[in-house]
Formats: sequence, C-alpha cells, structure tokens
Amino acid sequence: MADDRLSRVFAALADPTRRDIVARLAVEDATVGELAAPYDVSVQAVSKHLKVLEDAGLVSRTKDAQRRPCHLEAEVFDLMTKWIERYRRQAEERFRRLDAVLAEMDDEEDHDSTSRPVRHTEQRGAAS
Amino acid sequence: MADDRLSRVFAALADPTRRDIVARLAVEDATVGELAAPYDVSVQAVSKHLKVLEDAGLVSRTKDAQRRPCHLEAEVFDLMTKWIERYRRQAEERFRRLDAVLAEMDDEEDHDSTSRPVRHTEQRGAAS
DNA sequence: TTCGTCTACAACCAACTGGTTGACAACGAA
DNA sequence: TTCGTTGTCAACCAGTTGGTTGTAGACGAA
Repeated sequence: MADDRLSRVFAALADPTRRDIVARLAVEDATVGELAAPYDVSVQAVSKHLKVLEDAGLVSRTKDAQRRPCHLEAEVFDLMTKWIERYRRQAEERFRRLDAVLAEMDDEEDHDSTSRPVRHTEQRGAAS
Repeated sequence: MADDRLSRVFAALADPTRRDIVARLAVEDATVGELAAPYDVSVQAVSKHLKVLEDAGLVSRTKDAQRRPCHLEAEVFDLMTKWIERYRRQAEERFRRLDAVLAEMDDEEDHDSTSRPVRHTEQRGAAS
C-alpha cells in the first residue's frame, strides 16, 4: 500500500534508524557494513533499511568491487518540503483571515458573548 | 516501535488518505462524517486515521455536542521542515566542498585520469 | 586456487497497520 | 421518551514491516 513517491519518502523517514542513516550519509558516503557497525542489529537488517531508502529515492548505491557505497540524494527532500509548505501556508493564511473576521465580530457584537462560536485561537491551545 | 514525535508525524503523513485529510483540513475544519464522505471506506476507518493524525499532533479535536470537529495544527510542520532542511543543507554544503576539491584535482592531475575516483556528480546521476 | 570479507537473497516470525463489522454511548429533534 | 445521527470502541482479518538466521555470490588477498 502507499506506493506513490511521497508516501515512500515519508514512510522511509518514519523510522528512527533510517533517519539516523540519512543523518550520517549527509556527512559522508558509507558502505553497508560501516553504516551497520554502530547499531545493535544485523547487517542484513541495515541492508533492508537501505533498500527502503533506495526505493524512496533518498539513497543511491554504486558498485565498487564487492562494496556498495551509499550516497544521499538530497533532492528528494524538495518533494517533502514543497508538500509541507503548501499546506502550512494555506492553513496559516486561513487563520489570518479568520482572525480578521473574528476581530470584526468582536467589534460589532461584543455585547452578546454567549451565542458566539468558540474562538479558533482557544481551540488551537487545546493540543500541547 | 518509533514512538517519538518525529516518527509519528512522518508515519502519519506516509498514508495518502491521511495526507488528503490534512490537505482538506488546511482549507477548513471538518467533522469525521464530512471527512469520510468522499472516501470509499467506513467512518470507523477514517476515525482511525484521525486518531493517528491526532497522536502525531497534526490534528486536534474539540467536542461540540455529538460532533467532533477536526482542526489542523500546522505548527507541527515546523518539526519536519527543521529536520529536513538541516540535513539537506549539510549534504549540499558537502557537495560544494567536494566539487571544489575535485576541481582542484582536475587542475593538478588532469594528465592521470585512470587512478582518480569517480566524480560524485556522476554517481548522483545514477538514480532517476 | 583457496580463504576471508562484504553483501544480497530467501524463509521465517512477531508485531503493527488499515480495513471490516457489530455494539454502544452521547446528543438533538420529534 | 423514543428515534435518528454522530462518533468511538472492541474484535477480527489480511497484508506489511522489521527483525532474525542460513545460504550463496562476488571479489581482493595470499
């Protein structure tokens, strides 16, 4: 399930081990064995993680004798950033408009506080 | 597994249905029933999706009689953006340094092209 | 060639996920 | 009060995931 590119990228980064691998590959390319060393899991498990990252387009592997050095493909980050920024901007713009409307409502009917809907700013405070 | 905040956020957005819900909540708040209407799944399934989004801190729900209006918490996006931008910048900076080093190597030993390591720019082209 | 290293592949297992159905609680309306 | 609407919870099921172990291929070194 979730076989589109964006889903694969988000799913790949949903695992802390894989995010750590990405963080280390941002510093320098590395082989499977080098990447596996600090973790308390088998090399095969790390190889599976790398396959997930590779399928998501976050990592590419080249052939160098029997070694398979891994390289971070940072361009894929753009895909996520674009998606995130789009909806964040959309949501924030809506909040600004709503704030303006509510400010007007306050001015016009601040004598009738019981029938007025809950301010969205109060709702937003609900989640810590 | 993966019970930290960032993992929950990435995992929540790895599902296309949940991303669509977020996209719609960016436009306006909605109830579970309203959100479920366009999808070909049960209301219970959508309720589960909302629970995942809520646990990730992406959505908050308030009580309004028997309705449970859902509201997008756009601030959580910052968490992802920060993580992504950090490693993208790190990787891009490394590429720039490497490019500079390789350019120098080209100048100094362009007479010996066989013993030189593969240019990283060629490696990066491997993944489409 | 033989040996050791690095890696991938296959089979297996437990846990999680995304879906279902059924039961039920909360609430407004009649 | 009774009824319809809205939504949650619990149980269940099939598919995926993240781990394991074992086997085997590819390759440099001796």
